[in-house]
Amino acid sequence: MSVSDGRSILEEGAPAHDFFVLTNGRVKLFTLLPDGRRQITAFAEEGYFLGLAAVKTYSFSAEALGDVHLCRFPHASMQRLVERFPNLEHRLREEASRELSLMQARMTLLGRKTARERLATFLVERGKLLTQKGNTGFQEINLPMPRTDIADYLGLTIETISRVFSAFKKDGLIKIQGVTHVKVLHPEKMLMISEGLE
Amino acid sequence: MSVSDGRSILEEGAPAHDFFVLTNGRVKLFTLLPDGRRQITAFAEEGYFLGLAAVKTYSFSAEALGDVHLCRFPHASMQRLVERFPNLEHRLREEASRELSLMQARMTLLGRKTARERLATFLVERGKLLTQKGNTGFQEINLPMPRTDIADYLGLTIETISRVFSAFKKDGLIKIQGVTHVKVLHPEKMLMISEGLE
DNA sequence: CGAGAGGTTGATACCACTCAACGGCAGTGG
DNA sequence: CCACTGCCGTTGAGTGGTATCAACCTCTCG
Repeated sequence: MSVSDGRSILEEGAPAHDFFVLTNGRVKLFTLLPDGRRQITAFAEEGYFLGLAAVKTYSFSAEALGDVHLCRFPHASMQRLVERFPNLEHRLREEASRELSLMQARMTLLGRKTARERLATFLVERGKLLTQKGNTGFQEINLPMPRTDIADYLGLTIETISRVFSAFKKDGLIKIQGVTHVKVLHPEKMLMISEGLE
Repeated sequence: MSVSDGRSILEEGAPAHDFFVLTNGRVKLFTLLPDGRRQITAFAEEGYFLGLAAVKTYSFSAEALGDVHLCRFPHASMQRLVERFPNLEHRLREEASRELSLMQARMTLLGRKTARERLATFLVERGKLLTQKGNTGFQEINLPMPRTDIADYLGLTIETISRVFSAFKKDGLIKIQGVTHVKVLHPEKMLMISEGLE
């Protein structure tokens, strides 16, 4: 199944018929308030399990960030798969557990961290993704999402994001190499800031 | 297993050996920042599964809110149980999914709602708990936790909690009958406020 | 070259935080 | 029985961090 940039994959409140695995590209998950305020709850990458949190209806919306490929599994066929491969159930639970841990950290970010700490946390998080994938250092960071999305992910506004980036730059902590590319010059210090140790 | 008021049940970062089921009483789950800032991620009631999010180490701490009884299942024994009752694995995943949905709503609260909306959401949430248990209406609400805990749950300070309660009272929306007991006079309106529709 | 979207920067406003004083209540000891 | 003490919650005054509103910049695309 293919979805092109900006198109919706699933919608909050709709009956949860399917389960998805992201095979290629990126997706943002979010919930909306009636007046349009948005909270992005996750950026999903390749391999992400979409629709784990599904109870009867989806509890969030998902939208392609760039072009995306995914595998769709209707719940009925999932049930068949689970019967044939009992281990799958365990795998799904494992994935849900991992997700729960991440969410707890994000709740602390949203409830208790300052703008500076939030953005630092975001950069550190993205840096880890890169090291996992075997890139050289810890510091070349890609930001494939627009500022609006970063803001809605961190519970801030685009202006605040922009200002904090500028402040980091002024402090010699980062180098901005185009809107989507940032180099973290002092990863250890960035980590300190992200934990509120300045 | 019994734990008395205020005592720790498990600690963030400790190796996750056990899984718990809350059989009696209440528990607060939370994470801490190095400087002591705290985010309460959940108040757990009877029947709650504690330690679902466990990966290798616990990703949160848990503390008794009042005296508490729980069943402890070492992971090894859980594994045996899962083998004997294959359905249990499914049940665990279900519980994790439910938890994920709740957390998404809470992220929206922490990232995007005002103090007024947060407290209204909290009251509505607690009101639902009561109706589920078959109490008369929708409005008699019990607050077994101190203001400090409510504040750390909603990402606010105790002073703000106190002020918003006072404002609700002045607006004739609630009646405060002692620190731990609140009567919601206009549940529908409280619901509106909680969703930002004033 | 013009238009529009996305991002940055500046000025100002406002909501929630901080700091401080006060009040009520429970537990303690005289 | 009553002061004393400490904890918890409320209320007030002032501050500050982030939002809001607005102008400007930069890049892309037609």
